[in-house]
Amino acid sequence: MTDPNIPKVAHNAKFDCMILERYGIDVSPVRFDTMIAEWLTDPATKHKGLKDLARHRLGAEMTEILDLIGRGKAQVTFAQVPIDVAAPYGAADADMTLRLVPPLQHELREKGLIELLDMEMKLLPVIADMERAGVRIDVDFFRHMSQDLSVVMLKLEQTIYEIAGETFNINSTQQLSDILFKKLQLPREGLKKIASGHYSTAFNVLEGLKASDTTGIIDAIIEYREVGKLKGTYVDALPQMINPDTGRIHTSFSQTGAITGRLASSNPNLQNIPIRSELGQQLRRGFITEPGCSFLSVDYSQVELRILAHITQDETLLRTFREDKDIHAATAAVLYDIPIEKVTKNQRRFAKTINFGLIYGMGAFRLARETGLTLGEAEDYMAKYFGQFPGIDRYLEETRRKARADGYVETLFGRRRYFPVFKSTMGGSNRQATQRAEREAVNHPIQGTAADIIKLAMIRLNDELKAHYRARLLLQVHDELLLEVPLEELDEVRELVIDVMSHAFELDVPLKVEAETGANWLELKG
DNA sequence: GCCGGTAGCCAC
DNA sequence: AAACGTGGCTACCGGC
Repeated sequence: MTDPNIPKVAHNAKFDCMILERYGIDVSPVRFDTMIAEWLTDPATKHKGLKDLARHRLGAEMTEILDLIGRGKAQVTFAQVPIDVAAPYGAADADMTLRLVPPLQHELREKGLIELLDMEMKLLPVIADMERAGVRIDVDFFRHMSQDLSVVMLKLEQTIYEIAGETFNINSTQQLSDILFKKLQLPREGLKKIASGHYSTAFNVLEGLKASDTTGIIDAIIEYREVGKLKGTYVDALPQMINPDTGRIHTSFSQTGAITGRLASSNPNLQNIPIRSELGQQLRRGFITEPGCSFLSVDYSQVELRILAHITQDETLLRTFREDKDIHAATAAVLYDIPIEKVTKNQRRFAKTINFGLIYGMGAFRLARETGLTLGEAEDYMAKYFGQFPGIDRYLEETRRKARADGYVETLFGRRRYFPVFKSTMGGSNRQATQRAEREAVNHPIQGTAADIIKLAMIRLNDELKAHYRARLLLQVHDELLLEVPLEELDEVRELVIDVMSHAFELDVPLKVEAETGANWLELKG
């Protein structure tokens, strides 16, 4: 719905004004609003880029600063913005926010969300502490890894160019698609073209091409992608993010970044540091502690499935967790009607796919594709699954119904997610959109409750840590807390974290946590 | 050169 | 790629 003629900054301002108007806040008397109105009506808004516009509106004093930014020499800080520009803007911003308090508080009270707000308010300083603490990385390690990966990339490039018979930009999906499907004539039956008109070169497609590829170019491209991703996104990028004052990397956590109530991490995102692939794991060696300290990583075991058990009250699920059984093996046992100790690895893997898939609202179509079953077989297994876990079936049905009827669903803590799509004038005629909304609806209470629980744990934990220890929280990765702990505190703090996390909130099943320690983020041992 | 969309891919 | 949810980052690329 964005107007392409209005720069993003003006959009944000316009959105702010809309919110204020919705709550009956009169924005007319302050210069903030005047300024935004001017920006929106200024003919320059339609024709200039953001920085030109800022120059135009804010005058010559900003030009020098903006030039510095443009050359990568500076970031805007309040100290650099002329006081007569910053003061009215900041004052109006604060004034508007203050005036929003009564109507927002009223709304929260009506919806029973004051306690949730209190939790978020208490979490804020915890997040601030984590951001201030930052994470240490081994710069030499990253530099060496970068050099090693450069060599690998160069070799892969040569291999790919030789097979292709020409040089091209491997990172361009357009060019790569032309090489694979036009020049090398790899089979394209059943492959879908993507929006930009060429054939997709995504991993799944490349994997499917392996069988018909006698040249080895597919393997080389897959490896080139993996190495390139790692190098570009992490190995080369992270050392540049080190704060010269602290020598550490300080991420930003957004408390409102994820619609389910999860945190989001950015600049850099430290919630998606690789761990699954062999090469990705090596990267984690580069995350280190101060001398005399250790990492302590504590994560919730199967927290979303435990929450599912609690919410659905499904007898089988409840019993499995109360008896501390392996949930995926137990699921397989039920699914195949065999004793749990007879479950094979493949049967367990299959059950795991279903268990995780259902949290996200997976259907038989996807299950078939993931597991190689026919659609009919996948449907049979889904039916068997829901037959064996009737509580889950009821939950999915009831949650979809609630989303339609009430227009929202909520977590155990009352955190809501709204689904305006069910209210739209389209009247549910948009099948794809409503089905997506249904999947989002069944996922929200589970993912959101997990987010709520770990937030509670973080608040309690940080209070204890600040009162009694030098150990500090560094990162939250959705179901994991990473701490940096002086060695002499390690045993005590480990017990504290385990205790706080596992008792953060009482469910009808135990909250199990697993603690590991180590000198880097890879070699963590229980 | 900036901006935003797209493709692809990293995590939980 | 996809009828599996929540995010963020990089590279490319076309528009201005």
